[in-house]
Amino acid sequence: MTAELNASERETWRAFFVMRRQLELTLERRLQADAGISSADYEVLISLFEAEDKRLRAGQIGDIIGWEKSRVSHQISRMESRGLVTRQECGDDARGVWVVITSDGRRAVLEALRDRTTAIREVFFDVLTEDEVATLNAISIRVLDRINPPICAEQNVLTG
Amino acid sequence: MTAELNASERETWRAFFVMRRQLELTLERRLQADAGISSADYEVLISLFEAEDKRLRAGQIGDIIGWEKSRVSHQISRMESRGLVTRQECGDDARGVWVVITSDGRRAVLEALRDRTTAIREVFFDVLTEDEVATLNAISIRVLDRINPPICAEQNVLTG
DNA sequence: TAAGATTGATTAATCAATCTTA
DNA sequence: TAAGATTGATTAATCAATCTTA
Repeated sequence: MTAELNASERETWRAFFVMRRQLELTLERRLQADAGISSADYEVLISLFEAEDKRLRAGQIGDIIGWEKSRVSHQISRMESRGLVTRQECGDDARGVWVVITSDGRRAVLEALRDRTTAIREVFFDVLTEDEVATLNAISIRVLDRINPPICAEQNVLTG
Repeated sequence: MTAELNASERETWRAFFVMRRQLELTLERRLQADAGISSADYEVLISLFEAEDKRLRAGQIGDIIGWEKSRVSHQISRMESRGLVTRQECGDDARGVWVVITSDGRRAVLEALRDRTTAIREVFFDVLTEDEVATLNAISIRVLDRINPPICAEQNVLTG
């Protein structure tokens, strides 16, 4: 029961670490160049876009993306000033707000989604076999369950 | 030749995306709690620690970690004020500086390395089979080669 | 008092301008 | 002029304090 990593584990960790950094960097650059938004903007827009009524409470956004509430609030303010989202009063609970995607926001997220999908295909799935995709999926779920042990027998929700 | 992703690709991308975010968050928190340094501090310290003479030029640090020079300079200034590194004149080239790890820096990186290795084993390698490790390594190298096509027949250096 | 959220201050990352020596 | 690096201003992320309503 040693805490050390063996040679192939160290090699794999390094390769994985560098790969995901380069991957993020590449996707971020393309997002900025193609749709003119940052990764943070994209994360907010895509969660709104995928929501039932194209709107979410500020707190929900934080839960989905994994941000603290003040980061959400500042981010929403910046996006609001750029016309990507608006805030609306919340009838159910006067303490809360709805964050709603605007038509400009929808336009931006659609463009981003298209470009991003192309990029992900080009630099990622195009060089993976079907088996490798399956393995990576299994690995990811197992590591996630390790980090956040699932409550009862539920699966992890993969809410990001 | 479609740019779309199929269902299992979308599922895998989502799982992979969330996994690496949670993994980073977990490692960052443990680093801060156990060794009292940030991921940025760790990256600088580990590259100095792994360098030949425990020192690097500012520019080399940027190349290794993938940061622009002003980020390196600001980061080094903050670390210098906390006693983790020092700057030394560079004899070869009076425009340059050597960044040198201090004994406090060495102490911090050794502690960080030990804790981090334990964490990586716990949440990552402990739940992966040998085959999965090999697959992940192959995937990572292939994706990296796709992002930064290797010059001539050389392999990617994995310099991060 | 707690929940939902915002605000302002601090810290970190990015961008453009500048400084010094090759 | 270019290479190596720093500086100061801007933008973004984090932290602590605060505000309003449940």
